[in-house]
Amino acid sequence: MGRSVIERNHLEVLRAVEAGGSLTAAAERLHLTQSALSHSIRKLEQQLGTPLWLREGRQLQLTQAGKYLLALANRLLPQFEHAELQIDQFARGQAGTLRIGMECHPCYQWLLKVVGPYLGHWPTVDVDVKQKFQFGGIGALFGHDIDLLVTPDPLHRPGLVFEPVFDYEQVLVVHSGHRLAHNDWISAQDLEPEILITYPVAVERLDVYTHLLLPANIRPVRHKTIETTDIMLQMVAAGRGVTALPRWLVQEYQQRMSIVPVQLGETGIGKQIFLGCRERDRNVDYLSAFMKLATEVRRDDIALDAGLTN
Amino acid sequence: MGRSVIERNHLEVLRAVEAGGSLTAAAERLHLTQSALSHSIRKLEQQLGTPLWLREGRQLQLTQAGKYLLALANRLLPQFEHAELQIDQFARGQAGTLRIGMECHPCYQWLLKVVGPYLGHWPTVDVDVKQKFQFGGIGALFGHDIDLLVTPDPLHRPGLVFEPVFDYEQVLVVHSGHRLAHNDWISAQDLEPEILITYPVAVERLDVYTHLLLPANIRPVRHKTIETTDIMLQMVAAGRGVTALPRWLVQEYQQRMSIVPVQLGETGIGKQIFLGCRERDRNVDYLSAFMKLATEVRRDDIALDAGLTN
DNA sequence: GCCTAACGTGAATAGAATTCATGGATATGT
DNA sequence: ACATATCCATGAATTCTATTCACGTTAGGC
Repeated sequence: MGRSVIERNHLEVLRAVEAGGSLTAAAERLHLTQSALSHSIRKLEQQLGTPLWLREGRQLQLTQAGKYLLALANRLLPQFEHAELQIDQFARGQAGTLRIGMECHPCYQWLLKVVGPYLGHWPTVDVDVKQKFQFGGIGALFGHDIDLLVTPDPLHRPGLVFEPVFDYEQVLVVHSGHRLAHNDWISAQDLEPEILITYPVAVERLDVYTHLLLPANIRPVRHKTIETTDIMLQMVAAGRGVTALPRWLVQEYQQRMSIVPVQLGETGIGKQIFLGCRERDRNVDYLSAFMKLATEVRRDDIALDAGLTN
Repeated sequence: MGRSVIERNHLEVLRAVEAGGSLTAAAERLHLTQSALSHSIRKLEQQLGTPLWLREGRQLQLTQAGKYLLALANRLLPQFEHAELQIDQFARGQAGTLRIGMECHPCYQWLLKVVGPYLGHWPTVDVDVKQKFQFGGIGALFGHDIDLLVTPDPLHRPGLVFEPVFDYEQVLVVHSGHRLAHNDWISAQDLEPEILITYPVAVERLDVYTHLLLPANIRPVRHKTIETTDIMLQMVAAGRGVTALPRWLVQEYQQRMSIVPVQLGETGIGKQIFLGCRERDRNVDYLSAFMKLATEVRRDDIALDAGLTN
């Protein structure tokens, strides 16, 4: 009969001691006296049958068991905290918060188009967007850090569900006066003398590389990285380099910047964006509604593309 | 300043009420009086600001918030429980338990070869093997249900690390007097009139299908599923069907059963088995030691194969 | 309509967590 | 080397919380 000994409380202590560096500092954080903490720790260590810290002089050093519990704390406490926020929203008559993770930079622009109408249809749901994940998008889904994942790279696994939401073409973006601006398409050789600007992500995640440059074993003379789409395109418009982005995105900026999209490779680079969630959440109404709306916005986009290219 | 309101305790209550069906039954499970539970629930509901159950007559019905918390309980409580077991092992001077998940049936035989020597080298580590996962092997790794995953189907993602541990050939196994026993190799057509025996898993996970039958769009006249390797091979030896297994596995059974391995397809079906773990755990000594040992056992196997085929 | 099985409530109590007051140990500065 | 500040441990006192006990209420079965 293993009675529960580890409480949320204890995890909170582990984390506070780690953050504060000392018992006294941790006590402050937890709005307790140092004495209270000392007692509480001693009791926990007794119940567990092993020390969690080694007292070296007046320094505390985590034992193996302590490190293990600290890892547990860092894993579980955020889930408690998010649950409390979520329940609080339920209590206020809200449906909850939809946490969307993004694994593809330019999708942000597309997401904005979906989120707008969505917030209108679901006034009781909040939306939050996250872009950095410690363990990747899939890990974030499994770890309940996000509820929905926008990614070009789906993964059909038990427990997860992915649905394609829209197709697009990845194109090269050049200044309208650029020597390549009127090419039918761009080869790897064409890119060699160029300054290529991309988001700061691994080369394997950049389609220009995986589809064009790496197969031809060619590198551009210079490769710069920039965080934001706007600045990237300003650089391109100023003739300071070229970049690769979705065609629909370029078309939007084209109206106010002198930039031109050009097909990449002989056949073009076709891409697909997927929306994934945990299978369990599939019947959560406000979540499936987002997926549905996302596929509908895709149709609008296709219509928009047709309008612009005619 | 959102003070902690949800405690492990509360999750325990949620789960017990669900399991027992009533407050009174749950109280019994928790070794408490019904009154205590009632008080505790009322306080929790007050703090959360929303009811967790609707009292319909003398039945309890979970509200949305209640369902949410129940899901949280089912997710977090097992982690608390496992942590307590783990710490208990630390306390006894043990290093912990290595939980190995298996996504490929015949690997079990191979795993036994690794586990034996491993237990010898690491007397302070316990090994546990799990074969069923609610959310697939990857989900089990991310969800900390297992620490190590044996799979033919790796997934290089941030947060996870996979290493190949051995290669093998998937072959058809037939009775030694079988009409196909002396073929150089087996085509999809050859399999059509046969009774095919496999493990009870999805067709997409069976290499005979994905590599041979599905591409040729041919199905065997009959497909039976059997859980255990031994019985499967007994059936084959009795001439009651054919099956597909790793060549090294067949060679072991061949000594005491009249069965024969035959190459599948013109080029044979080459497979690789991977061992995966969470990146964070990479520097856990007893875990990385297992991986190292696993790759060494592979070498022994190759030697063994050479010995048998010469 | 009465009996049973369920949950709720308030006061009493047992038990934990917290504080207060204090002491010992270890770095830090002069 | 000595004073001093910092940090953790301890025991007794206290405050706070969880639990029980005893009773009340309500819904459904016969």
